[in-house]
Amino acid sequence: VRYPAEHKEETRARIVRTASREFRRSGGAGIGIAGLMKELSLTHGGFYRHFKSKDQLFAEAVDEAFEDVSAKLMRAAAHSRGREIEAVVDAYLNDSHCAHPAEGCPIASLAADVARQPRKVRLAMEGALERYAERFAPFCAGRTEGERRRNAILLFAGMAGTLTLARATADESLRASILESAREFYKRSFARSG
Amino acid sequence: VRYPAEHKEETRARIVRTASREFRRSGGAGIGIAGLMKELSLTHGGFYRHFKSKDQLFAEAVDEAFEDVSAKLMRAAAHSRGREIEAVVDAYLNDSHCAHPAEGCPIASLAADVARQPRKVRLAMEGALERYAERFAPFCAGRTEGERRRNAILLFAGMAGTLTLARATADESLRASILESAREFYKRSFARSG
DNA sequence: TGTACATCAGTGAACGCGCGTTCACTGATGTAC
DNA sequence: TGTACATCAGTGAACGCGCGTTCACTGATGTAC
Repeated sequence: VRYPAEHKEETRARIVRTASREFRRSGGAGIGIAGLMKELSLTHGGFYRHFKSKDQLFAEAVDEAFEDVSAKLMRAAAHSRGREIEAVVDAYLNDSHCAHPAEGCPIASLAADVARQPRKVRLAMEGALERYAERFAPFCAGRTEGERRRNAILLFAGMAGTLTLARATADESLRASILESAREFYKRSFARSG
Repeated sequence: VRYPAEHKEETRARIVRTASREFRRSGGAGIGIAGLMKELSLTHGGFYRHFKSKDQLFAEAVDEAFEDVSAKLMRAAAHSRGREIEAVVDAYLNDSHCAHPAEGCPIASLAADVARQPRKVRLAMEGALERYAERFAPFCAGRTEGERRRNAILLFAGMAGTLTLARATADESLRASILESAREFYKRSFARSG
C-alpha cells in the first residue's frame, strides 16, 4: 500500500497523542505497544517505522501532555481578566481534572514514573517543566523573574502532589475537601495581588 | 522442614519490609514476586502461604512505608525544641530523601500508582494518610483541629509533589534549587509561630 | 521409650499470558525508461 | 502510452522473556498412642 505524502507524519502524531492519553491513564507500564496500536486500528509491527523504542515514545508522549495541559491552563488564564493564578488554580485543582487523569497534568500522573526512567526521558521532562515555568511565571507573585519562576515551579509541584494524593484517596468527600482547601491555599500563596 | 513457632510471622514481616522498599524504588509493576522472594533467599512458590495476592502485599507495603517514614519524621520533630514543622520540612525536603526513594515517603513514590489501584488499596492509603494527618496536625498552623489537619495534609501533599518533581529532573542543581526554595516556602506557610 | 503419623513453611516445575522487539512479506503507487 | 521496477507504511508470525499464580512434593519436627 502506498500512502499520501503526509500520511506517515499524521500516523506518527496520532500514536503520540493516543500514547500521551494512555500513559497518563495507566502509567508507563500500564499500556503496551500492541494495545496502543490497536486503539488506532493498526498492528504492533508498524510501530517501529515511527519510533525506535517504547522509551522514545514515552518521552514524546510526556512532552505532548505538557503542551496539552499548558495550552488549556493558558486559555483559562487568558479569560481571567487579570486574575490568572486564581483561574489556573481553579482549572487545575478541580473535580474534573481529578477524575480524568488521561487528559490531565503529566506531573501528577507520570512524574514518579519519569523519576525511574533513564536520564534521556528525565531531560525531556525537565525541558517541558522549564517551558511551564517560563509561561506561568508572569502570573506569579515574586519580586524578580527568578523568584517568579521558582514560584511557578513550586505552584505546579504542589498542585500536582495534591491532585495525585486526592486521586489515591477512596472517599469522594475527602477528595473534594482536599481539593477545596488546596485551591484556597495555592491562590493565597501565589497570586500576585495577594 | 519444621520451623519454630514465630518463624512464619517473621518471614511475613520480612517480605512486607522488603516489598515496601522495592515498591517505593521501582513502582508497583517494577518488582515481581520472584525477585522479591529471591532477595530474601526464598523461592516464589512460598509467597502464597503468606499473602493471597500481590495486590494484598502492595497494600500492606504502602502501610508499612507510611509507618516507616512517619516514625522518622516524628523523631525529627521530637528533637526540634519546639520548631517541629521546620524539622519535618528539613527532614522531608532534602537531598538524601530525594536520592533514596526506597526508604522515603510513599506519597511521593507510590501515590500515582495507588490512584490506579482498586478501591481496597486506596482505602489502605487513605487510612495511612489520616493517621499522618492526626500525628502532624498538632505541629501545624491553624485555629481549629480541623484546620490543622487540613493543613497537615496540604503540607505533605505539596512536599510529596515537590520531591517527586525534583526526582523527575535530570539536572542536579535544578533539583537542589527546587528543594531549597520549597523548604523555605513550606516552613513559612505551615509553621505555627509563622 | 519407641513408633507411626500429621503438620505446614518452603521448593521448584508448570500454567497461560502479555510484553518489547524483529523480520520477511504485501501491495498500491510513483518513477525510470 | 506501456512496462518494469523501487518504495515503504503497515501486516502478522515469531523470538525470548518475565509475569502472577497453582500445585504436587519435601522433610524436620511435634503429637498420639
